[in-house]
Amino acid sequence: MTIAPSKKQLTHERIVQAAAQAIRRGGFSGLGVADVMKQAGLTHGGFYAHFASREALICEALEQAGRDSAERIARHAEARVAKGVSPFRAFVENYLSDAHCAALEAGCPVAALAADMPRQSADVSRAGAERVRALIAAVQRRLPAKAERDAAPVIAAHLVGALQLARALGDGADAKALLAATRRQVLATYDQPGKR
Amino acid sequence: MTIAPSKKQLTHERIVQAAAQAIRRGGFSGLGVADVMKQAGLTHGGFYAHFASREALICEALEQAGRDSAERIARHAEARVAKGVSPFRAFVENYLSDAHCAALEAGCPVAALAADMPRQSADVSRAGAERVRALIAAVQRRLPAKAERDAAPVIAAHLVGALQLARALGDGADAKALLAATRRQVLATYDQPGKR
DNA sequence: TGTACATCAGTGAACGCGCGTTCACTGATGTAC
DNA sequence: TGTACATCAGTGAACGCGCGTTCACTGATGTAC
Repeated sequence: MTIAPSKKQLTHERIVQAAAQAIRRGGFSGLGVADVMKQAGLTHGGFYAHFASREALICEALEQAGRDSAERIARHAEARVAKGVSPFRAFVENYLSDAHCAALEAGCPVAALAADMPRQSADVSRAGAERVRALIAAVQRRLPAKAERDAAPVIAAHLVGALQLARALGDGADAKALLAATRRQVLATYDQPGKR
Repeated sequence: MTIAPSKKQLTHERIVQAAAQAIRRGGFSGLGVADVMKQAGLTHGGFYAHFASREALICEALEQAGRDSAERIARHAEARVAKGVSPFRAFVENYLSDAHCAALEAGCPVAALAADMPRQSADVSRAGAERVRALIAAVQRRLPAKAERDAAPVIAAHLVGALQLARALGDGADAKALLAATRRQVLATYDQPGKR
């Protein structure tokens, strides 16, 4: 029952999709209007028929990136859950995987952009905060029932921090060790409490 | 026995100090040569008598910011340690304090800049990775002896992630709750293991 | 001690490039009759 | 069914601003004699 999107809507979505990748790859300041339009197969002049400003695009791109990443993780986790792994474990192992660490432009926008969010304009900051809350909610949804009330934000912070430090360390052994150790720590504490 | 620095050296340090603040406040892309020079009480033209390029300044600024932040935390923690608080607890409580969260431009450069580090030029990325390693070492130094081998990077990731998410959430109750809950979690796990 | 000169940190104007934004125009699509 | 016209998504040239970088110059400091 979804209404067939118009050609313009399809173009719009193509631009947002290109921007959602670009912003994670290059950061807020790395997103260029002309670049994104080119990536979407268009020329830069048409941009303002779709968006009021570069900032408006960034807001939509953040949302799109959040949806992308959430779906991607959910899809990867599904198979593991089917095999009897807990949803929480599947989520954490995916989020802290070497693949997610390497896939910056397709990964979690919070991990890619968090530090710069409070530096953006009010609208963009708000869109960023929304992504943070969505990530916390995604953790919350998978959290074992027995977990403490305020565990979800604490875990989200750990996931984001680990991914960022791993990326900042480069793709050496230190980075992979950090991810592995964080996986172990988080799962030991929340997925099998007591077992460390 | 320190040699008196020349007037030029003092100016150089003043510029680096201004840059160390500016880069944490505005991010890598927010650091402007003219702004920094003005902040240091100079005009922009003289910049290249002190630095080969904007990037060279950024590398020095990262180092300076790291030193600043480490000293600041050490200074604040000292008093608490004198009262019998463990060095680890004093460090964590300071790092995850509301004050540190609010003091972006005087705080930890890793928390302020981590996500953008891998997007910078090779030299700047390297300087960034160095700051990450320094932070991990600072945690390691305070870690109770009985802690696991690879705990320091895991804890550093948690500290950085919590500060970033708190800042991205804005200065509401959610942010403070996240910091408080992360303090509790980290300290319960590493400072008084078993006690949760 | 005093004078002339060299050095050099810092000035301020100018250059050039990247990039967000604007705008007159085009050409395809679809509706009215 | 066919023709004329209106609509509008997209084009590409141009504008203007910010900013890193360059460069000829200045004026203070300090050294040589």
